[in-house]
Amino acid sequence: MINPLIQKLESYGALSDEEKAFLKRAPSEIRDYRVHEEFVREGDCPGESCVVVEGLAFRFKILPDGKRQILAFHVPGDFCDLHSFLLKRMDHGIAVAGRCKIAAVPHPLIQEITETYPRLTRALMWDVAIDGAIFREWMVGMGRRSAYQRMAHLFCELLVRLKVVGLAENDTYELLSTQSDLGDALGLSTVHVNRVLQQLRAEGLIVSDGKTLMIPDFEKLKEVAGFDPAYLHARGGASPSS
Amino acid sequence: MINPLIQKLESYGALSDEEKAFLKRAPSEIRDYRVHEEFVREGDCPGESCVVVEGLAFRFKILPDGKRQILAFHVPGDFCDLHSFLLKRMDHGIAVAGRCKIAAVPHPLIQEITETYPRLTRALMWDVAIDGAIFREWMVGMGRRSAYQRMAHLFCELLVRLKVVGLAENDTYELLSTQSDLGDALGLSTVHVNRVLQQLRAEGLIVSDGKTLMIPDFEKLKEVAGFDPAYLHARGGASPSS
DNA sequence: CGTTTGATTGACACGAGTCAACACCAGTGG
DNA sequence: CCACTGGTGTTGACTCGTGTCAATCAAACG
Repeated sequence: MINPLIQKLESYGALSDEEKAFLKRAPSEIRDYRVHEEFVREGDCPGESCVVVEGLAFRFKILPDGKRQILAFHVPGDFCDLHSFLLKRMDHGIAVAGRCKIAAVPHPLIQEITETYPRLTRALMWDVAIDGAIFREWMVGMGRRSAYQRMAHLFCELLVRLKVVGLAENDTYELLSTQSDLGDALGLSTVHVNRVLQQLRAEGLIVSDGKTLMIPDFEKLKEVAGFDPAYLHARGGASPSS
Repeated sequence: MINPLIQKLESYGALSDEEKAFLKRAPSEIRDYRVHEEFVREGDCPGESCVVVEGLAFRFKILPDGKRQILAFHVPGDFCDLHSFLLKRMDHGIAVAGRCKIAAVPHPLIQEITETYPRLTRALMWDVAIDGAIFREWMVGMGRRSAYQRMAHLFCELLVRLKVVGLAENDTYELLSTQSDLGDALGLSTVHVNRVLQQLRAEGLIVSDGKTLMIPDFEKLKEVAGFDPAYLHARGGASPSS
């Protein structure tokens, strides 16, 4: 069950066979959601946390005037709302971009993990910490990087994160989000997203047909983005870490 | 010792006398820093976490091209880097804005808390969760709010946070940060910060002489900022004083 | 007192938003 | 099977919020 999660957690440090076995047989319900379905709403007090199994999910907030800001993307293996285990009331919603399978992990089960499997617990805490690090990096981007750099940076980040769970062979991955989603994530208008995308294509930094994204020269993209993969604590960047 | 911390944690829920006593006699060294001194550096692996006792601190990142982004402000009672207890290597620096007193709490002591005082531990985890919520709110601002709204929002946030620790009587508090700091926090140039500040003053939303900030009509400021204090999980939002 | 740091102002440039079409599917239902 | 439809991507013209550059001022400081 939830193989990408195991894969990712193991990239932080080995888990015992027992821990892996526990994760595999953990009774979590897998749900299938349609395009743009919102499966956790702001204000909810969920009794479970969600792991992305397949597809792409994102957390977001809506402003009074209807504007939307996407706070984070979640690829397979990511816990979307592990913190709802702690802070009951959701202060943002979670929705899927494109089709998506989500595993719902009941909070008591997480409780059991924290009481029984210290190494697994540590891996989960690490994951939360990395989630925070991604937030910080996004904030830097929003405040101080141009639209062009920000988008390049996002593509770099997604590549590294998808590689960890084996979903980006040959520097290529499926980009399941819409241009409007990208805009809401990067703080841009859809029109501008489109133009920046074209610029990136024109300069040969990305190749995309709308569904698939290929990065011909990762080093170069990293350079224009000012991307340093250290904050992801994963392999696949330039610098060895973890 | 570290009274503002106790004050804040108690605002989340009562602590036992024993827990308070423990915090009071906890052997934490208090350090005094000068204006703009950086006391935790990116790349450091500190063996302690820092609590602001007096003044204002902030976490920040520097980009390759020298630009700076401030990720968070920390008022008295805030843990700046509780997460360094978990994730050893700092991916950002921490510095003071204006004069500042900082208490250094050794990690082993935090370990002891988690093993001995469940209610206190829970309060600390809450604090971390709220820290995350503040991050999310900032991100919304950076992506989707105008400079004007963002600044108004920041002033609202600081008012509520400072009230919790008793440092904002009569909707007035000391603004210890420089205009350039504000700019780096809000993703603006200092020039623009200055202009927006003047606009806020002109519209009577704030009164400031450079050191002190007074908010004559909090309700009105909240409205233009689109500020909803719920994310801070503190009292003093809609209702006057704490 | 010079020196420095932070606040303020003005002129100008440019990145990004807005508005408004239009093109291009993939579904859907008749 | 094809005409609708709604969502998405693409384009152009125009506007406007912010950044940049460059002075000037004021206050803190050694």
